[in-house]
Amino acid sequence: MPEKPYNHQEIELKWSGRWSADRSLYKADDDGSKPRYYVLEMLPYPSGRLHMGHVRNYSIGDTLARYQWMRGYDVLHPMGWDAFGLPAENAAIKNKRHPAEWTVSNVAHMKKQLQRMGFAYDWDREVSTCTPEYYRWNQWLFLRMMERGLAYRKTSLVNWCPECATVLANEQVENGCCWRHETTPVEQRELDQWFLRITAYAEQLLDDMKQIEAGWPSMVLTMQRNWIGRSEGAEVDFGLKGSEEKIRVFTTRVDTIYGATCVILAPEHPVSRRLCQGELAARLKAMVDDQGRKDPENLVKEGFFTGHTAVNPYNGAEIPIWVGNFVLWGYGTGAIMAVPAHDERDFEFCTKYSIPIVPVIRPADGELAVNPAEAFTGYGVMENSGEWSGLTSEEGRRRMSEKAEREGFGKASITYRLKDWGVSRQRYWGTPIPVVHCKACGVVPVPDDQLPVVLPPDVEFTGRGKSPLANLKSFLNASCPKCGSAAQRETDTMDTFVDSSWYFFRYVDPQNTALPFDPAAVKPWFPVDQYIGGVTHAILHLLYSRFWCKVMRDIGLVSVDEPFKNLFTQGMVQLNGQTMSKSKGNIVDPDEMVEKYGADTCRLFTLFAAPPEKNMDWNESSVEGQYRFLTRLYKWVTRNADASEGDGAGDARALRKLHQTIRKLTSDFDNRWHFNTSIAALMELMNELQACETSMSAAVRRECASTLVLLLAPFAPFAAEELWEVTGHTGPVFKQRWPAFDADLAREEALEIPVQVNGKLRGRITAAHGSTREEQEQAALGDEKVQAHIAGKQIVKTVVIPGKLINIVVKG
RNA sequence: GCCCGGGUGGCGAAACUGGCAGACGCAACGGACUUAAAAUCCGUUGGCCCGAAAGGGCCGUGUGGGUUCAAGCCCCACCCCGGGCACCA
Repeated sequence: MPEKPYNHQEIELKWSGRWSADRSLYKADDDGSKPRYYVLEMLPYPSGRLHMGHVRNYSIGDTLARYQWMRGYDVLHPMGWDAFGLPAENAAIKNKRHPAEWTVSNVAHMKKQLQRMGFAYDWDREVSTCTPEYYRWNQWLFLRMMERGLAYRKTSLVNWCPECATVLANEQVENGCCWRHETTPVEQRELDQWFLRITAYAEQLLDDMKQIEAGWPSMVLTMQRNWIGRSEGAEVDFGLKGSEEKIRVFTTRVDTIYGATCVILAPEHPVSRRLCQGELAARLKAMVDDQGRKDPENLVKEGFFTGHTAVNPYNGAEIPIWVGNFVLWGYGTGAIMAVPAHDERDFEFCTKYSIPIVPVIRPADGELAVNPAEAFTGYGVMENSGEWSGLTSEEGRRRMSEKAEREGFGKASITYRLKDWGVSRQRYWGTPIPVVHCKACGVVPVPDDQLPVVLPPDVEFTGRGKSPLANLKSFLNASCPKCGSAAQRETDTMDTFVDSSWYFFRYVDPQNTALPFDPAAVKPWFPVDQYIGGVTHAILHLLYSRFWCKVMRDIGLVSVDEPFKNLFTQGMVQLNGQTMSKSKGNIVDPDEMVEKYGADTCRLFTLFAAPPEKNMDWNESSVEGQYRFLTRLYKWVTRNADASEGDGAGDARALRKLHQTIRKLTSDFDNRWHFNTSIAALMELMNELQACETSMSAAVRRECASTLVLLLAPFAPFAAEELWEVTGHTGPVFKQRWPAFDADLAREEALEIPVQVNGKLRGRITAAHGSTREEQEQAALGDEKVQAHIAGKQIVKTVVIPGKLINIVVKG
């Protein structure tokens, strides 16, 4: 057969046409006849265009999915859209385009791009989170959480732009100012908002890491562990002099409490507001609104005395109460006792404001400091601490919190850095929170049979005032489900992280109208065998998904503790060392490359450029190489699929390389996914096959040709499918059996063993398979070049690693 | 500041368990084909040195030390780059 030119346009057009016509092609059988394998890639936000990060993520996932099909698994490989979110609404404000319309057209375009790449998704399972069919289950699940006390309302601060008179998302705050009013400082306003009680699951989220340790990158688990930030200490009530009121502080070092020289409140603390009247009230508001506090790196510690006095419950000492900008309202109790002698931050603060420094802990092998120049933060022995003096810090911590508990002014306590998840958004483009506010009955859940609470289409987007939903009477006005009297709908919508916290369950049963999904249908597919996505989601999305899974388990919907057995985090695609992002304007669009070289080349290139877990700087100068490789391969296979007889002298050599390549690729897939080396191995095979092309027998040529196509199939599906057909085969190539390697055929004819003298390479010997250590050593000693380096010297030692290396150590 | 990654030719990288550093590809250079160019094919390509050549020697994986017959890989100290966390009491 004469060789054919590689026409990627023609080939990719032909096969994408056939593939999209056959909806059953990438369907999971889901009948239990084969072992199942669930490959999941993080669903994209439909920003409008695919970017290289998506291409990389989905190329990795698709390559794995196709490999697992070839290994005989029943593969579930779905795709969907994280379709709610702020950009759609910003577009609506700026361009007067409805978010729904904007989103739908973006989805349509991106779906075409994905199909153009040849990604093998079961599109019948497509999920788009902005459809009522999907978000109704967000609402349903939210109600279940309310029933369990896991969803609750609490007053909380939000960013507020006085110019727009609207709430701003954190990402709409730029340098402390509004994104649309660059000179208007953002203020903090109090609002009643909805929270999910993720902290109730903090211990489980930590404990269950045991179950996934083997399959997740340890870095991600470490990041989550730090994020949860478990910390053991004590809560203690300080009295407020002249009142019955108490101020509760959290400390990990109750053993230092005799050294407390003031109490410092977070500016947001309700007690701060009560104690700061008149002139102080203005100072307090300024501190609350100060956006500089969100940038802890440059925060200068500041505070002021409230004029009030606190009483230490252990020794009755009276100390001043301050407000400090570095005290976090969101952590612990929002109030601290300052022990400047034993805490660096307190030391800095108290030094600045000339508050006394009282050392009460001495190092186990040292003296108590006098006028210390810095805080001593280590554990040690307690001094000047009344009845506790002489105890170690560890013992003091334990016994002092026992006393607090016994006498009712405190307790041992575990605090988490993790906060409850604020899910309220004062936005339109999200899932409406399904409750109604009734004057008589309070907050009333919308009954299940009235779900979904649908987003009304006819709203106005001004970017001003309250949420667009709050301005729409037809949405706002409702009757109370309990008493029937006039009531108002909740106008907050849910954080979009809710949408992405459980979508991977819905894929299994995407059309279900009675439940989020049928537990029995979901069970055999979980946990997900392989989840793949950007390391940028290491904390929020992956933590929320783990939390949501546990809640759904407690509701009885799922039977696993953890949703993802294995996680792979790909590296970022960067340009000149910078993360690609819209704001930097350095997004690279794959279309141009696909147009010029084809999807196969594009896929090979993204996999070849770097190992998948590493960051990859975008530089397409080597893309030509991938195209050349595919061209050479394509020509070779078409030329040799039906070739004339050679003398067979090259058969062994070709088969050896072929089986070595099968072994290499199989091990890359099963162990470490270094597809860059897999593709390099395919190139080496190609080079070898070209070298012995004329000396191969027809049978071996055919075998090499078709096996090569199978090995290529996971990486370059279009070319592989075309070649599979050209070589006279039928059936989709990715449903063929992955080739098995033959260790005998893969073995080199003879061993070539490097010989070193004093650790420097001096020669090589060849040895037969199965030759003994002694034979190899003798051959090495007899080698001419080696002789030249050991002549006249004394052999101290010979190291022989049979079949690998020989090192002769000489001296003199 | 703390916790992770990483640093190897002109470039992307490889070296899988301490055992031949630089596979594979890009770029570059030389050659073949061509009126010419592109494409393609063949060859060279870490640096320095000796040699007419065949060939040979020395150096070389961020820096400095160490362990070892043997170190890109292990240990100690440090420098640089990337990421995460960061007044979390």
